[in-house]
Amino acid sequence: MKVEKQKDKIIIEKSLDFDVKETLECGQVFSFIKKDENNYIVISRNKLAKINIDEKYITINTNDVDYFYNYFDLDTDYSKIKERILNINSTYSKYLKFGNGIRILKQDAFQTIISFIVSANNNIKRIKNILFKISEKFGEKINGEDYYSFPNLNQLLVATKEDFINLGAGYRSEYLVQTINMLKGDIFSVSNLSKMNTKDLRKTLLTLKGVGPKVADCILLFGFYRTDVFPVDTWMKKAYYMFQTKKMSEEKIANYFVSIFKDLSGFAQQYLFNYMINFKNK
DNA sequence: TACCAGGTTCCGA
DNA sequence: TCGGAACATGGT
Repeated sequence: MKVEKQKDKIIIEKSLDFDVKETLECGQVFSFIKKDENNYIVISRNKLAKINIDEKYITINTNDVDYFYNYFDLDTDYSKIKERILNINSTYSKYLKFGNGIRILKQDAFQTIISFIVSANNNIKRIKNILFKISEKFGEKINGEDYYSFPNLNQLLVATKEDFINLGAGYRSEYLVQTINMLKGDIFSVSNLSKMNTKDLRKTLLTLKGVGPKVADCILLFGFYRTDVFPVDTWMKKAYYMFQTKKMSEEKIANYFVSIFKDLSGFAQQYLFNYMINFKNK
């Protein structure tokens, strides 16, 4: 994949390795706006990227070139990852072929934690809406434009349960308030969390309110780039039972997939998820 | 009108 | 440990 960094933009030659629509709309991220098929706005922390797609190039316009270069994982060769995954397991390989161009985004850990607590038992449209309202109320305008930053920990520490209820978070409001307060602690400093191995980090994340196994795995994958996890939701359960008859708990299904895909589990999960929601039963 | 949405918590067995 | 009800809210 040909990538060129300039002062205020990243220019990427279109290829099978990067599909903006698939990457943004596969449910790993919520704080983005689709202007039309060829124009997206992405907000991460207090940073903004305007993405334009034309015949030949994907252009990421931003003041934070290095940040979004890392965010879109542009140093990683996804064609190699895909090739490795397809050679692991013949049962699943024909379904993993779908989802070309999906990249795992290296998102902000705090934003990911809040986002996926909101995501529980919720639909994507509503998740996005709630998160945008949280940004509008507690974030700040970016570059004086009409887009709001995702609030940081300090900005959300003042938020009350009533605030979140008013923004539509429902019964998750209490979880949000409790979790935000827990995140103040030294244990949850990003520098401390980043040192942990995946197992310990998962255990730590599970102590947060509103964070169960599935949300923890999403945080690990999208917020900490731990690709040796396999988030199991209703779709992944369906995928599992397409091939297996033995009834298993969601935790065990996750372990089952990780035992197959190992450090590529997160990528495999995204490809399989993409197949399930886009092609299965259609 | 009921059911569902990228589930978690809480409780009883 | 395991299974099941309850949990806000808006879309369909």
